[in-house]
Amino acid sequence: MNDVARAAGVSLKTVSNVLNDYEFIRPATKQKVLDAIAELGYEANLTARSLRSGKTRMLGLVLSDLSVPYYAELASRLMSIAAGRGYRVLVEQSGAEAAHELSALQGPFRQLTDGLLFTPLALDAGTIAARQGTKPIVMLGEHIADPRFDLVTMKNSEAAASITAHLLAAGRRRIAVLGAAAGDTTDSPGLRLNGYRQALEVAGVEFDPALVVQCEWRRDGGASAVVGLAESGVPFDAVFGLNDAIALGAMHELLIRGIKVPDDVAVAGFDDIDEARFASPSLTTVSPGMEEIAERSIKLLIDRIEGVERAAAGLHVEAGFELKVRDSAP
Amino acid sequence: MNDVARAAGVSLKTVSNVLNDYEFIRPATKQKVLDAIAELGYEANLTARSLRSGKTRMLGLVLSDLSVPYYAELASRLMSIAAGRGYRVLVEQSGAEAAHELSALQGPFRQLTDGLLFTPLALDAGTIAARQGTKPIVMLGEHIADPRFDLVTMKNSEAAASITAHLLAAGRRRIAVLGAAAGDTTDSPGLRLNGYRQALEVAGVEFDPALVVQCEWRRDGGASAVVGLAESGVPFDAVFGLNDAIALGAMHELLIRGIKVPDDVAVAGFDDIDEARFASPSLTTVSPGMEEIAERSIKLLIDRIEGVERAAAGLHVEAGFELKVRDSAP
DNA sequence: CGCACTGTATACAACGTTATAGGGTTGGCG
DNA sequence: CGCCAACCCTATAACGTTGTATACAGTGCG
Repeated sequence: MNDVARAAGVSLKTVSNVLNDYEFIRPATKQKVLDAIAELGYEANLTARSLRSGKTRMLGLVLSDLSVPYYAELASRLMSIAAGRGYRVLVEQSGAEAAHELSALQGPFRQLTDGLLFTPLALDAGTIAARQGTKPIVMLGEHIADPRFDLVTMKNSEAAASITAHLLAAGRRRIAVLGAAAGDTTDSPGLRLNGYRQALEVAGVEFDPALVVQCEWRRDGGASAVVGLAESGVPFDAVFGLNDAIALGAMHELLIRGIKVPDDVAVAGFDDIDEARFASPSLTTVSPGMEEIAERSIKLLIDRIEGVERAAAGLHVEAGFELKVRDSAP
Repeated sequence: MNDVARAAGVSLKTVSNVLNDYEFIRPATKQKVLDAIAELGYEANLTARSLRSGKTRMLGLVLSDLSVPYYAELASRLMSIAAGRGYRVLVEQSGAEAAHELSALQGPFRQLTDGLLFTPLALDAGTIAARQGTKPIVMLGEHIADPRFDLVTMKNSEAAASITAHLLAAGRRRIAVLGAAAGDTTDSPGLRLNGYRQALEVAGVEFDPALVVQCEWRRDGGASAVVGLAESGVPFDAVFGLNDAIALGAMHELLIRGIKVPDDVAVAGFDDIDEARFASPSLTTVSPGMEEIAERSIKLLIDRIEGVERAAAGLHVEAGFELKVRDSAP
């Protein structure tokens, strides 16, 4: 910057002012500076700028594992949208472990970013509230639906109810639910299971706990859940995987066992990942509005960072959902 | 740091020395400093450290799109491995566009990172060589196999030959290849196609250009390639998708058309993405050693950054591959 | 014609760290 | 006893920006 100032015959600060679009600069002066910049191929040093300004123009994204398709697609969208507003996204994988989530919240990672998009899976609201620091945080997902935090989420219950209702409308009465968690009802599995139960109730179909299976939210989780169901001998005519990975794994296992989809058993999922469209048969699922989640969470976070959004923390945003009826459950 | 120095009764630089494991510090002094750090909850400012040292301890990863499963899985592994060596990974999506690749190579992104893992898809070797700057770059993939650059890649030809030989050994003679590109032979499609042709030659089976189909490397590319083949009336008894996405899209389309896999047509892919295992039927494919690629590319890049690897640029590393025989082509 | 004002540019300090050079203490050895 | 290393620590000056305070022109106006 010194060289540029000398070449343009102005002071250091004038160059800085030009770069920062300072209001009161004579066009002639500005042009001289811009010429000098172009001639010398000068580029501002972002590190120095960060040190001085205290801002990095980076957003932190904390999720369990980037190789999970839903997170990968979300991260991709978030990065593109953030880029449009002049921010970069720095991803941190927590492996859903409390220690990692904590270090993302408090450690050096936090320092590097102006704000956090946080998908907590292990930490509870109290712990986060106690260590949230001063920079803005926007929660993603539903594990933490706490009035103290800004939150962007999806209509889990409504969407799950909607797809369950679709299965019921097609005449299915024994709908197995795969991917339930133990006990709680405030996170994704809980909310989606609630939606399922509500839809049953509306339709006047009795809830059977034997149809609720706990499993990991992965393809192999869905597959082994079907193994468990088959071995237990519980009859079922539909499977609702609480996410697409579970549903796809389950469908795979059903087909291997010679069970026809959708003739013998209908299969439905949740998330509408790209893969769902191209499965065989294509997977009926519900799209939770990822594009909208990405857009609104980035907007909210940046507005917080830049002081545009001044409402007290605790804004809750719910994106709309859309039923995707395909061949696995017409 | 000033406060810590005062609390410990030492100079600023001594605190810095403790943090940087400087050799000559009395244990007692070191302990005083560490106590003061713990008491005050001090954390070093990474931005200031970067400004002073010129290092950010971040690695840049340039790829086309993080939502592509192969890249998502690769990025996930790279991040974990880099974390083990004290580095973070900052991802930049190029959309396979030359302008974006160029700005990742030269723009602010470069400044933020100590070195680059670069998957160029649009730029040619000459352009990159002219603008590579001074920081280390390790190329990933095979679009740029140039003696001027360090490169970590997979055995494309050998792996493609191996899976083709597997199809041939199972008695297939009309193996369609999906995902070929126009003309060139130095990038992934070209190398894999070469492997295919070599395997045919070894087996004494004649090469038929009518079986080579160009398409996008996505699921829908594979699906529409099958549509094209079917409409053209060219007979075939196997499909080799040059990546798994193509193969899965193709398999989907085959099944929709009532063509049995593997009875009527065997299907094979390339990449061994997680999804391949759980497709119906599960996809025979070849695993290109992603774990090894991730490990060796990170090691090479960091060794360059830290000056450990002093060989002239142009090291080429090829990871091993492994055939994964599954139900789509037993 | 002088005064207040707006517009434009500057000097200086500061952000929090590390590199450099040098200043004390020791202890060993001739 | 004096000298030289080896060891331990410190003062000062950077790294490249931007915030603050201030200086210097021109205007418009009484």
